[in-house]
Amino acid sequence: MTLYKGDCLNELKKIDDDSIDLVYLDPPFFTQKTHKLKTRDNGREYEFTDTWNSLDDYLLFMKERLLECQRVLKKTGSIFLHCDKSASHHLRVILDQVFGLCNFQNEIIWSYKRWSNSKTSLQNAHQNIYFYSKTNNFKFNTIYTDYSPTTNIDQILQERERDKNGKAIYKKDELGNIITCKDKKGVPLSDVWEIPFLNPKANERTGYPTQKPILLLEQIIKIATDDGDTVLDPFCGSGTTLVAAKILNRKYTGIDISEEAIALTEHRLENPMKTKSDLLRKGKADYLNKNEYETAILKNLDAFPVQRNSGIDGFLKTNYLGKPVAVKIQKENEELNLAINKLLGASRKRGCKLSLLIKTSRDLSFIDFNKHSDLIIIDSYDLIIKNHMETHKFLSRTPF
Amino acid sequence: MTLYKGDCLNELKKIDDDSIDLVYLDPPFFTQKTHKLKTRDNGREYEFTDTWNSLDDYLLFMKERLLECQRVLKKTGSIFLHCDKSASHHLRVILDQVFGLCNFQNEIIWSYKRWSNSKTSLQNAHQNIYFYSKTNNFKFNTIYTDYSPTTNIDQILQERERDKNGKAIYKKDELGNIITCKDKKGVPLSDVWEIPFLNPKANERTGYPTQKPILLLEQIIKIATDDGDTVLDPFCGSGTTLVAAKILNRKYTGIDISEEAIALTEHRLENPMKTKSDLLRKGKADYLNKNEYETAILKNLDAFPVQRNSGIDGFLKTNYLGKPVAVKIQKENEELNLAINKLLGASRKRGCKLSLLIKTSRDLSFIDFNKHSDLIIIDSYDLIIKNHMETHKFLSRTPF
DNA sequence: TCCAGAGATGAATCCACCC
DNA sequence: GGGGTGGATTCATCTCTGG
Repeated sequence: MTLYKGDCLNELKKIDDDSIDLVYLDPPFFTQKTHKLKTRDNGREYEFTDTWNSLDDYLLFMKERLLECQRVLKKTGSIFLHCDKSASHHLRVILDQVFGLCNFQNEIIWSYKRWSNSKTSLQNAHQNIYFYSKTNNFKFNTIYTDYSPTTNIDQILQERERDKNGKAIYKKDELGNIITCKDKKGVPLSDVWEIPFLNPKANERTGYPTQKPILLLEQIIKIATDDGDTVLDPFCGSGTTLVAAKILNRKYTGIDISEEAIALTEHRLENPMKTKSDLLRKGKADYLNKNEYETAILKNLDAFPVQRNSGIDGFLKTNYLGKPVAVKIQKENEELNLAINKLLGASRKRGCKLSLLIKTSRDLSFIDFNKHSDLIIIDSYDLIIKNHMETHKFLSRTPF
Repeated sequence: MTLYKGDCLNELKKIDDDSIDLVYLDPPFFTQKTHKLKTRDNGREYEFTDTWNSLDDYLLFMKERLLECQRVLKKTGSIFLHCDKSASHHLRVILDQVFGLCNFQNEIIWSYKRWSNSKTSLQNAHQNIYFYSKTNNFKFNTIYTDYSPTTNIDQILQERERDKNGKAIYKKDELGNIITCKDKKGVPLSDVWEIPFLNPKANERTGYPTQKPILLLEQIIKIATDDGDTVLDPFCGSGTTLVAAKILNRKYTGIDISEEAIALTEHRLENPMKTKSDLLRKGKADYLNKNEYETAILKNLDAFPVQRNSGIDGFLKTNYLGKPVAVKIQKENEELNLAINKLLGASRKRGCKLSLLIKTSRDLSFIDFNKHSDLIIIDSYDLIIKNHMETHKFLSRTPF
């Protein structure tokens, strides 16, 4: 519950040996840039500089401070160092020196999707977090996650043993019945964390650059500490770590060299605001309103799926006469004429010069094609097959 | 198309300077363990050792070999070094030395889901691939992926401009209509790749430890090379890189110190087999080559694919008159009549009472349907669209 | 040759509007 | 009014252009 304003090298010296359960730090990444950001109401601009004379300067700066972090940690404590590709390899070499190779626990990958841009290499969509403990007897709470939807839950619930060749097989009783095992809590958390990046529109945003999502910090704090333990962030910035610690009922200490950052952190702690990420709450699957059948058709057409429009299911990847080509798949029990009207209505709003309707059901409505030169109706493969089979069955039942 | 047996340090010396477009290497990771694995029939055990006297020994070993890799690369070439957390930081320091910091392009995270029981730390679910180019003028093919389901695609298709306050707004014409923009190809691939770990039961599995999925290698090869370029793998192991190169029509060279690995690679190259786990079949992969186009059609028909039959590509999951229904997709440059004959020949041998041919190209051959009451010919979706677009273009060019 | 400024971009939230 | 729909908004890069 303490905030220190100052260089953490000096401020850390005020903290006792063996007194902290978790250090999380999000230092400058060695990007060689100045990071600036305005609050969304343009009321105020925050910035910090991350430019250095040399890599060695930066590494020396980091090593001095990591040594202090090591000192203040309890024997059961651990440290999570957040960085990115700019200097992650050098930082890990230093961590090996300060904490010892044997205390390296994990390289955590925080992966996210983000607004993108063109680039002649791959889009960056992850940052690295190095997890070291102070000793080999460290506090670790396993977090369980849900089974992935592709896992066969029945299989997980079966007990296993090894056959004479040492291969794992499912255990069976004398009668050959499967033996199910005790209750399972889910899958232990892995070292790749897919957590949404703080969206530019999120209310959680403070206007401080490089702000991290509270959800990320909550996960780290849950892993390494229990209720009432102490969390330290020597580069606290906008104070996300401390807000997460407060929400989770941990004690917290923050240090930052910038007066503005300290003021912002104090303000946030009075008024912790956490974005309820719909994406995370509902899961990605909830946004996918296409079933497997529709997805397969769109894939086959080389079309993008559209998830948020009732008249259009997708767009072809190639334009026609300079305009996108809308695709709609007739829904089960949807009348053909209704489907056409919906599609054409939505297409016209988008200025499409061609639309495709995939017809999936027999429907003998009269369609005036002269009215719709900008529409192609295609019978789905399975409709053609179904029609053929039924015609044929009918014929073979009829005596000639 | 060459395989060398021997230490790659020596074998690389036989390769000319500036002659290779892509080096992928998956060297020992410095795990300090011996890796063993049996083939699925328990018939044979492959192993290799990854134990070293010291880290420095290992790093010297790697540096000597990376220098040779650098030498053989073309000016437009690049290298992908696959490793894991054991020594990734040290390897990247060496890569910085050999290729130069300015030629670092990406840290690719290959993430996968795995069974786990880890109690004292997070389950490892990723490996690292470092992507360096030889110069700053390197070959790079952007791969496009689908938009996120949370993205509103009809919005993405609108052009934008800035208003007098510098705010981005959607562009409209004089009548207030939306202006849509040029073709969109999708979202450029990011540096986090979720590709399923080779399932222990996958057909693709050879029994060689540390075998990588072909899909991973295909992606790397597509990014860094074009048709006919040369791919080199100095630690080729079971030969996955070379198999992927062969499937994608690239030239390839492999080196391995183990006679068994070379023999296995030769065998796999004669018989390139590619399996997709269910996860990928559900549509996370990009559909680019012919093979994948066919997979999409079969999936669309709810048919399962068959391998190695020139007359039949798959069978419907539902029978017709008690007999299976054979499916064939007309190949590129395959004449329609020839395709029909192949399909009917193979179908009759299996006693099918109905066969489907998916027609993918314009072909005006005369077909006597009275002769073939057991055959349905279906125009592929893209053929219908192509026909329509071309007819229309023709019409609009013709003066009335 | 290098720097500044403008333009393009898409994820995911916010929020106005509509029944 | 409140739940759902879909348009509006914002940011962090990267590329391109002009001086």
